[in-house]
Amino acid sequence: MAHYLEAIYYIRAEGESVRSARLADWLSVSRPTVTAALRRMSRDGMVRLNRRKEIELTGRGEAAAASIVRRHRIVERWLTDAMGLDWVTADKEAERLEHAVSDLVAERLYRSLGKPTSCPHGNPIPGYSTMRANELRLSALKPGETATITRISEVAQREAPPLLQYLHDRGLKPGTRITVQEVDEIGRTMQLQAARLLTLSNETASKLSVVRLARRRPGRVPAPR
Amino acid sequence: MAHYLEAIYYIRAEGESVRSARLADWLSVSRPTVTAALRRMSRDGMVRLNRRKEIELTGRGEAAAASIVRRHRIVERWLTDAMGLDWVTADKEAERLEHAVSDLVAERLYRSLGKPTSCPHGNPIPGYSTMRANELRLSALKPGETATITRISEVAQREAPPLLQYLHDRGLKPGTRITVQEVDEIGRTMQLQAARLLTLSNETASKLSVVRLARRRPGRVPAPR
DNA sequence: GTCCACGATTAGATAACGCTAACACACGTT
DNA sequence: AACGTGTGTTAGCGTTATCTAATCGTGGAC
Repeated sequence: MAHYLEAIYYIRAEGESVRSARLADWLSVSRPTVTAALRRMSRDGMVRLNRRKEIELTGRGEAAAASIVRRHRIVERWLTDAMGLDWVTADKEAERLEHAVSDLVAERLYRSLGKPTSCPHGNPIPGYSTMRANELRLSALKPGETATITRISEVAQREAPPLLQYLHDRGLKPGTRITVQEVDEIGRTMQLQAARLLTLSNETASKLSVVRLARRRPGRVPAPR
Repeated sequence: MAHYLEAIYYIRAEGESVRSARLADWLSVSRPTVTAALRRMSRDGMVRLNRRKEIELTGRGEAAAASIVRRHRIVERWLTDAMGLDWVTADKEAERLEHAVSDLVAERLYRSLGKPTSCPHGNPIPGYSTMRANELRLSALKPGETATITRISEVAQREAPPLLQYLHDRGLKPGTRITVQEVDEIGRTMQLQAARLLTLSNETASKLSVVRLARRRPGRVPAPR
């Protein structure tokens, strides 16, 4: 059941309408299985279906989902920062650990890691941090614009684990500064300058969120504070 | 299934014959449930029953059981030493975590904790350390004998969680030196000198393992090496 | 030698999860 | 208006894991 709550949380965070079929895709499970799970979950007061059959979290469901996601992201941070695991392995391990780590242990872990503000991919930790307001998709940038990568969509982690590796290999992680060189509307790719010059498909670029950097104004230093 | 393997491992470590009914007691589960679980486990080649219906671990079962116990004890060490949890809470949390922590993560954890030689209660970590050869039960000591506590039986943790608290409160943990003052054969208690003067029931004392200390010989310092 | 008690098993349920096959529905295009 | 694509539900199964109630078997006590 925790898996379902987690998936609902992620799908909703992507801004999509949470429907049964979408859940089945996300969890790689058949649709009847989702129907049955939803029945149990609504019996237990975790979710509710609106007229349009969209899935909504109740108060309890919301809290439970946030707790799971929080635990997942804290554990992920721990696995990469303290245990030295790579992104892909950390995500796989966190998938299991998130269900076994209590809120108490997660809290201790969170503190011992120095209260990080996000998971290794830049996603906020529910209850401790929130999404940046001025984020936009990397794919929405225009040539010449410079930005800092803030996070990698949770979709990448579920639908295309190898993509995580791909991004990591290219140094495309939260904090990396990139400048868009060229946008190819026909081929649906964009070229950008990071540590190296890279070409990303539009699809891949849409999985990355960024904040635009103000254009440098020569002779003017940003005021402190 | 992991629960069963773990329990078999512990019961065997206590030197008792591992039987279906004993497992049911240990796991607080009905006997038919154990029968069914054993059928599945022997189908999967993890255990085998001898003519006397005693349960034996196969090679694979042995490895799986050792892995679980190892993970449990490493996690317990982590929870007490790094996360600051008390014994009782740590044991409860470890019960869940042992099934979610992979051997890889356990290994990393083990190293980051400085390769501890035992769990917080003094029990050896399978694969990394073994039991001391000259251990005996505290209850076997005679008046005047001095010894160091080496470990607290796993039985205490399963059958009487409050006992862990009790022992911890009295400073009775691995490394503590105690001297037996008096043994009351009738009342089945013993009095011993630790940080304070304590009286333990024989039953409780049998849950503690110790190594006898050589009697001090005045004017003679133990040779190095 | 008989019998009883306890250990183990069978029988029959329930609940959570998961599957496939088949049907029902509903919206948007032709 | 008919159709088709995609969404959701029913029906019917299988597995793990648990339970209670009842039965089977065996070894030790008397």
